[in-house]
Amino acid sequence: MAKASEKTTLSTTVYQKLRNAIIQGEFRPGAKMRIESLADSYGVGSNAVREALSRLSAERLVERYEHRGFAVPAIALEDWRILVRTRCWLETKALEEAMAHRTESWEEAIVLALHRLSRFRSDKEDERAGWEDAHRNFHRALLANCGSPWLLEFCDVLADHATRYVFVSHAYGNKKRQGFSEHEALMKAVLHGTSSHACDLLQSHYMKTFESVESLFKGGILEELSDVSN
Amino acid sequence: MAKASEKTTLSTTVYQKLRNAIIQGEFRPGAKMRIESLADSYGVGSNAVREALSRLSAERLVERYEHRGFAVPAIALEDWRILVRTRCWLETKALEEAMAHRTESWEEAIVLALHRLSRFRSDKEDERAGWEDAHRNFHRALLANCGSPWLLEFCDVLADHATRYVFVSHAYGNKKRQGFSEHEALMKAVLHGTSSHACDLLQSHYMKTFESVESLFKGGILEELSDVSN
DNA sequence: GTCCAGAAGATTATGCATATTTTTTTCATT
DNA sequence: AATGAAAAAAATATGCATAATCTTCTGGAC
Repeated sequence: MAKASEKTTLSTTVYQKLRNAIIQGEFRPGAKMRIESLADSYGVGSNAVREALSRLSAERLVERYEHRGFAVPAIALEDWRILVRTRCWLETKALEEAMAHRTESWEEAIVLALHRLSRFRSDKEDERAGWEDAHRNFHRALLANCGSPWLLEFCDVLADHATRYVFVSHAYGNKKRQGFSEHEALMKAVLHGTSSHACDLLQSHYMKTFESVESLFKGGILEELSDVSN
Repeated sequence: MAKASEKTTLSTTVYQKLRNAIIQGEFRPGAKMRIESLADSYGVGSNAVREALSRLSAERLVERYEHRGFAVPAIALEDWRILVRTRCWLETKALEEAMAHRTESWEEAIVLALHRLSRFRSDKEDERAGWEDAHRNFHRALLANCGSPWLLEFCDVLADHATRYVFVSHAYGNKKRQGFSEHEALMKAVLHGTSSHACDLLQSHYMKTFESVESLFKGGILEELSDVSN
């Protein structure tokens, strides 16, 4: 009976659904997002969709074209490179700060997040969504007490975009590696090692993800989704 | 006859106007933003306003309360501290990168931006808006070729919020110092000095701004605008 | 016959007036 | 004072009218 809409507004619901759908690669990069058809498929008025798209455009999860509506952002190898690079910069800084101000509850949250991550296998199709969620939470936990909500949010935005790249490339054949041991090593370094070592591990972790998507670009599989097409 | 609306959409126009107004402290922090009255005063429909507010809420320039509308964010000393700290982190990184990949056109743009800044005096009321603009452009020019549009955008968001704090405190009596020589020294360090020296100058530049606003909080002048009131 | 310019038509975004919830205020009752 | 129902205000949602853009079609020049 009790619907979620008790508290949230229609446009927020649409916003969340669209957001997830985009991040999980359910829309083809570059595709046009027609307001009417979205409104139909979600069973809401066009205004709610417009508002949701407006919000998403502010986080660059959709592109806005004046008088011409909205579109899913295209993907491109160069953008992916810059995205990962920026992410490394910001998360490295955040991790340094977090480690410099460690607290017990922060450490405990990391241990817990890793444990929860261990319940899923990223290579099983039916556990993938759960794994992705737990994975995200683990990385968030590492940075959680960096002392700046701003920095956390920026990292979150970048992570969202990175997740989209991974999902899209996955949809086009990239089998994700099972990276549990990597995360375990990362946690140990964060809890017991030096800050610079932990940051190195974090960076190389992201570089592996970078390369696995990069190889798909080089293989030409993602080419059709690049900027030119739409 | 040729209006600006030839190209842009109504909601974008409202978005820009609201954005400027908020940043320049024309709305009292914590104040409620009634959609109807905004629509009236801008002479547009409520839809345009709603869409504009939605976009602004994504960059945290307005706060969104489900079913209860929007409000200007409150200000608080602790938030100001974290804002400046985060800004130092990000701009420092951006400046390092920019200096590591210096180009002639980048250097020229900085020289030009400083020259333009020199035309205004921040302590003259009628030049203040122009100064603020030129000042912003100068700092942007320093970071411009850091190699990451993401990082630039994040720095921009933080700068917008910082500007609001400065404007608000200015409206409540803080006489802005005339910082031209500071900027000149900064430019010289960026063009000819080491990266770490330039970053030091940048940081202390921001710290001075931090302290000048901080003193107003300590003096209690901004207290009424803090979180509690609304 | 091919190519391009321009106009009619279709499609889509935008803006507005109106209706529906939801929240907030008011005010009588306990 | 505290509670709660009714009224007022405000935010949210919808549907329609308008304006802009995109497509398709036509006709002429080469």
